[in-house]
Amino acid sequence: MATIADVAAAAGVSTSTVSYVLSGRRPISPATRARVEASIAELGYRPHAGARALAGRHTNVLALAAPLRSDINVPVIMQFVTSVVTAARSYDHDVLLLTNDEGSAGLERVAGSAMVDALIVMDIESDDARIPVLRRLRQPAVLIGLPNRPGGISCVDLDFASAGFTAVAHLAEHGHRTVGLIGPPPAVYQRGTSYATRFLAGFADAVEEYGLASASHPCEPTFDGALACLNRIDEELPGVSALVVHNEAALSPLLGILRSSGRRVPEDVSVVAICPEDVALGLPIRMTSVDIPGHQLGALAVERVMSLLRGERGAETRLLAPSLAERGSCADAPIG
Amino acid sequence: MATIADVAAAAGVSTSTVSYVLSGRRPISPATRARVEASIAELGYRPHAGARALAGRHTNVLALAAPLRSDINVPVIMQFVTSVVTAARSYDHDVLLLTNDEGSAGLERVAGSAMVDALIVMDIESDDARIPVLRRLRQPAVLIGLPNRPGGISCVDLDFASAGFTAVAHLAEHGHRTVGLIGPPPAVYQRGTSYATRFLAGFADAVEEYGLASASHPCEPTFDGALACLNRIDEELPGVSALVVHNEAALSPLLGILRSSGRRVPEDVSVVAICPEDVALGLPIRMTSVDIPGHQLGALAVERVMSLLRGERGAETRLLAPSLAERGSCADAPIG
DNA sequence: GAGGGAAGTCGAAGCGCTTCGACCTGCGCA
DNA sequence: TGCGCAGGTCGAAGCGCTTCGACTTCCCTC
Repeated sequence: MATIADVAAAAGVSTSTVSYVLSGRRPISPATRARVEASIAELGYRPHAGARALAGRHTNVLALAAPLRSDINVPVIMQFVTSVVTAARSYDHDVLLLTNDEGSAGLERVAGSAMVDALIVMDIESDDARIPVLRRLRQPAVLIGLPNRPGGISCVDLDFASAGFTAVAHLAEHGHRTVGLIGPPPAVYQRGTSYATRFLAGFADAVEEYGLASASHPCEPTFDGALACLNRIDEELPGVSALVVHNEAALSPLLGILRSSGRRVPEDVSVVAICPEDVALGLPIRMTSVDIPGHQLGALAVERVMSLLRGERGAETRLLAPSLAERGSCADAPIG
Repeated sequence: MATIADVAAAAGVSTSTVSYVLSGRRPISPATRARVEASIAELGYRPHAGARALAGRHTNVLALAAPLRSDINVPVIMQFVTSVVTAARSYDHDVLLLTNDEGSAGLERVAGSAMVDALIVMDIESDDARIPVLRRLRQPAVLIGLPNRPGGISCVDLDFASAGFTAVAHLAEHGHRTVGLIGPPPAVYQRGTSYATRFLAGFADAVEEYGLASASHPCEPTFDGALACLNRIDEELPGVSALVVHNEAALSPLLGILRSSGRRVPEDVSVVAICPEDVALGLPIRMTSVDIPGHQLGALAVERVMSLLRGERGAETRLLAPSLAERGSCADAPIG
């Protein structure tokens, strides 16, 4: 492989000149620049990443710690990962993928050995053990999610509390007096993943604010899970006229169950989903939904990382306001 | 951050000795080793990855080029990614994630700049433009998928032709004489992604072998897509008694459609799905399926890479035999 | 016409690691 | 007694890049 010395020799300049052509950190005459660039192209030269990292003290690589369980939430996670990689590339960075299974160890490893310049961590729990670790690393970090005590680390997330509130408010404004919440799988609550709790809190706030009756349950992401969850809600809230579904995988089974039991959406029961837009659009009916803007959040996290890398300080946390898209799965509550 | 020189000083040895303790490439006395290891622990020393890459000529990083579209096939892709990362870690390697959007450029970039030791490429098209590129790289590569002309590059995949055959054979052995195939989305065929074609070929072979009547169509991964596809099959093959579904996303809508049109599975129509096991198990009914062993394939690809890295030559391609799990969604064909 | 500064280039000193050759010691064997 | 050899350790030479200081021109300004 060609080295910078080969390029320098071919162009008849010193290696430092080649380096400055590449980095633009010092003025270079057009003539020299042209010769150097020609040699680079001719030799197919690419700077050695390791050498660069060693001398330049940065790698242009980001670490992304993602929950690579294949069981739940797959589409949202995929959106995050995709958008982080894409956004990172637009800043000329690459992405090293870590699984959350490795926990703190993975973060310490890649940061400690200077493999990455910064870290993005997904699937944050309320009291996430990785936060103290992140804080003592020398690399900047951004969380996708919101722990109880970010302690100086930037966070980026959907405002799930507000999303919960919005969903219920929409239903209440349609005159519904009872609302059931089909929540994420129990495992999500058990891990203390904060978005579930925050959503629930916003949901409860709105229920109180509007003086509604409610029932909420976690839901396994299978047909049987959806069935069981719906049954419990029906039991606790006979004649329930509105449903909020914060569980992508349960969405499709749920609609099947409603249809086959003769309950029409939205005539008999109104439904609001919390899910990525494309999931909502793939459903058998036009589904009113509060978007989980995975693409936007991933890109935002990368932008935040880049500004930290640029040296801008401060741990801004941004919670995106939810936006509810009406698609017709909510109707006015039946009178009486 | 502590360097190897700090560790050496603390342990009262030379840096080369520390290096040999770490690499095990030369004998070290137990006493020295102990002192060095103590210093390492005390200083929290971690070798600098860049320096290592520069001096040692390898990075312990693998590139994984994955199709990060969030639209289709999400669960399978997630399985691949997860298992590649996990397997790589078990060999003390990390994974740099590339999107297929970058195409050959991404591969050339990370290989050319020596960021990675080897590459794993997913979502291979029959005549994939990346193959010649891969061939001229100095790093070993493994394909997850099967192009027409691998040209000396190792491949790993499910034997989709055989999977297609198996599915039809199973149905034929239940006495079915007509079989419809609900295929992947049109985009998959258009890209020339080889698994779709291979599956179709195996399907056709079996149809001929058993003398069946068949109809097959691509299918958009939405409710409407599934409906349209099923309608076309019904039209072309009135009274069709068996369905093969090679489209995860269409599975759940399809079952809903069948149920609400009063067709029972398996009494009125037998169904075989081609999908990962956990997708099959999450369905409303117990679904007989041919497994897409994502986890196994990812791990296999990594093993192959590792053996190439070890210097073993030869471009073995492994097509895993499909395994059909009977779960009761196929019954004997109605008589007459 | 002298002095100052910007533009453009070079040389050399690292960055932190691996590895090669050399060296020293102590042991077994002829 | 002397020699060879294995075990154990060190020093130094890179690996390919960035960056700092220094140097040379050339142009402006006073």
